[in-house]
Amino acid sequence: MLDQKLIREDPTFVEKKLSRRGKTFELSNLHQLTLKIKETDIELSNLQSESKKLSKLIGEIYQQNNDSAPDDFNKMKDQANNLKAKISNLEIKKRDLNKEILNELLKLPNFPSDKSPSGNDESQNVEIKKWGNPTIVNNQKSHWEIGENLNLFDSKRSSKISKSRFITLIGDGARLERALINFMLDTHFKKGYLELIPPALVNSDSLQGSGQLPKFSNESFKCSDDDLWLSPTAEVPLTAFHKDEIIDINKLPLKYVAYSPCFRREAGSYGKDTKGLIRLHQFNKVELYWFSDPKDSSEAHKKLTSDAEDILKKLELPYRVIDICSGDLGFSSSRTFDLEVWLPSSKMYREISSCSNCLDFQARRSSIRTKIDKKSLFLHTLNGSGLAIGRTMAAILENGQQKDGSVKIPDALIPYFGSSLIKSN
RNA sequence: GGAGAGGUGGCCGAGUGGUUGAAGGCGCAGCACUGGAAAUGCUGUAUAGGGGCAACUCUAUCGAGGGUUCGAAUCCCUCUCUCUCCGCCA
Repeated sequence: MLDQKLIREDPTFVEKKLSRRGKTFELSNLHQLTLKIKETDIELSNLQSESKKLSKLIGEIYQQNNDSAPDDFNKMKDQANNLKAKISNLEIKKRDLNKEILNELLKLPNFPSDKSPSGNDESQNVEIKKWGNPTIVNNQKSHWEIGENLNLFDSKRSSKISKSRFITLIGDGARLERALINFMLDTHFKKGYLELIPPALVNSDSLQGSGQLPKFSNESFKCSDDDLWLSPTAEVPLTAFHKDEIIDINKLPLKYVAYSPCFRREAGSYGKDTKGLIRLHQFNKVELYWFSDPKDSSEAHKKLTSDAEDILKKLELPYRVIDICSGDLGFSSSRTFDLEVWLPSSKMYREISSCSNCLDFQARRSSIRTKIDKKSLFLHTLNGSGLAIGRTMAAILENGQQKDGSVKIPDALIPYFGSSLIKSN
């Protein structure tokens, strides 16, 4: 959420900042509302102050048991009642204005960072780094072909259980998934991350706090009988973990690593990536999350990204880093580095992690603060996958495939998986 | 799901209608004392939004919302969360 005060004081500046997203944001209505609520608020406090004084006066007279002037007494009561009516009206007005403002405010995305490259869509994202040697081999099989051949997962039966875009992992496939989760958690744990396993169901407040609501309600699954949703990413419960808290500046940064299943409706992606492990309604993910001192968040962003990269390096998967341009940034993010892993079968890089610095955007929505010199301010939040498990498995299957149809397991993963090769049996 | 108990400041805990934003304690910070520390003493210590260059000041907030009243942490209603017992269950 953007700062209401900033919109009130300099709407043009805010519009200009937002316009880098490649759209025009018309804030004059919101601006008027913020002026109006301030005016209302001042009037309201004045009346409240008056009413409070009067009540105290009445109280004093009452306690002295001074019955000598009942007329004055009643006159004062009338006056107080009069004030009360005015106050009540203003309170309603203020509440309505507040609702309207919040409504608009919650729909505004974060400012793109000045450091984010300018651009309107993903074609203008900038590659800033490449690691490893992307291989192109003849007769390259897709990971879903490999998976089918080796009986690692079954998507047909899964659609019987649920619907399309669900997967059942089988045998070595299931074991590989588990090995990857443990490998990633251990690796991050050793770097000082605190491990969390958060709830998979989250309430509307939590989704609003991290930016999924109110704008993107059609992207998550909702439980019909409760105010609960299936979490689309651990970013949601991790943000909400410290909701309404003031965190000691000396304890920052807080670094969390969380394993969680993620659920996404993938509305609007019909026909895209219908096969394999790339785009599922349910997938596993290990998420990195930092609560940072505002002045350190840029550094933290680099660190978090490199911690996610480290998983790809250890797994010997070729990847590149993309600096997302201003027009392609996610709603809550001010700057994002995507990690894209090489998938030989499609001869392209696919997103496997998205590392974002949200600045104080989520912290303001979730009211998470810290204190510097007795002044409280919103801290900064950062998140990134470290990594998406299903896509990592896809990358391992494709990059590790051998001529005989077996798959080589990266050395770092062998202790977790238990063998160096997946072959048909 | 049934029955009961309860949600007060960073924490514990008092407070059943009138200067209560809230006693007391703990914790924390500063100062004094000390060679240094402990102990002790004094002072300070919520959040948000207004006004003021500032000292300061106004308003709101005792789980949330509504009601009664000139006045509510305190009374009434609704919701919510936590705890205990029973039932059920991994």
